[in-house]
Amino acid sequence: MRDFELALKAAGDPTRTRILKLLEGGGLCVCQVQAVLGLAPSTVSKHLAILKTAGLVEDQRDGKWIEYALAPEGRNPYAKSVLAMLRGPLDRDPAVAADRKRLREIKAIPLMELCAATPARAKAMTLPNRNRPRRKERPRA
Amino acid sequence: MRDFELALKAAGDPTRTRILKLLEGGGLCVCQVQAVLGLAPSTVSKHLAILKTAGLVEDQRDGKWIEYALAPEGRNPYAKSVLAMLRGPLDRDPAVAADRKRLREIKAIPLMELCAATPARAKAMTLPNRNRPRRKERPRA
DNA sequence: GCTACACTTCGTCATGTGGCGAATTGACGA
DNA sequence: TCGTCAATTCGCCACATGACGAAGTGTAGC
Repeated sequence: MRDFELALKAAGDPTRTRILKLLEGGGLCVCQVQAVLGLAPSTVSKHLAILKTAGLVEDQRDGKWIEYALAPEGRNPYAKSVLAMLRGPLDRDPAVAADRKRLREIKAIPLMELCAATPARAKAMTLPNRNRPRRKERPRA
Repeated sequence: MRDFELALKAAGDPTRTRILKLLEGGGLCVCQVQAVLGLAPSTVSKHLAILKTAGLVEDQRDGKWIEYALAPEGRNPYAKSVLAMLRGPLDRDPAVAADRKRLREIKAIPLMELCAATPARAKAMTLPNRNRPRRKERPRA
């Protein structure tokens, strides 16, 4: 029951459905997924963790990047069925099509440049350093 | 995307998974489902409404009772796949097995007695009519 | 009509979930 | 060894969800 619940809850969230559809084209690193979705890194990371816990995706470290890929033969016996369902009418979904288009653009950018830019766009590639908020020291409870 | 999300969210809740497994044995009225699950009538009704909205089940009025049944060919294109997934390893789930056992006991009780369990009034409990409301003719369209 | 009752809807509460920014972790390169 | 940076974890907030009891709805039978 637990595997079933995890798989369906993981895939049933629209954002995670979009992620799974992106991964159909092959493994992606977190910053690529983030660039397509336009969400905060922490949010994307959490979604990927949920998908991984559910056994729908697997991660693999590759240098400083971590690549996520579908796991149809993973430890969750329902993964295959759930991932198969994604290949139905969803391919005609406008949001999915838009994400795919955006992914093609993203993939054309080398990772070095892409990940230096924040989610919204790859606009400030020219900026050597963005005004990143300094971490201030804070007492820990 | 919406159909996919609705179907997976509906089936992904453990209580609703149990309901779907119960319905695999054929249509049931709300009070029977309630008797097996041991939840408040309003709670069961809400779960059934969610399953119906998702297109996984259909309801049909039968006198004062309303029978719910699986809808694998309903308006949700994912219903068939989701309901098919239920017939996998879930059949070996202890909770599912316990529900099935309890359902057998419940089905042995005439609806008149079963549904009158909660109220203190036991006056009409002895009416020997309408033992089982299984698929009978449909008087109303 | 009226009552009985199976079921649904409403109101409320506790918990779960998705989002973000800040801080932490871990691998690479100087 | 130290800084950099992709990724994760943490803390917080807004909102969704599941549970219940109470009140409402609709049908059968008197």
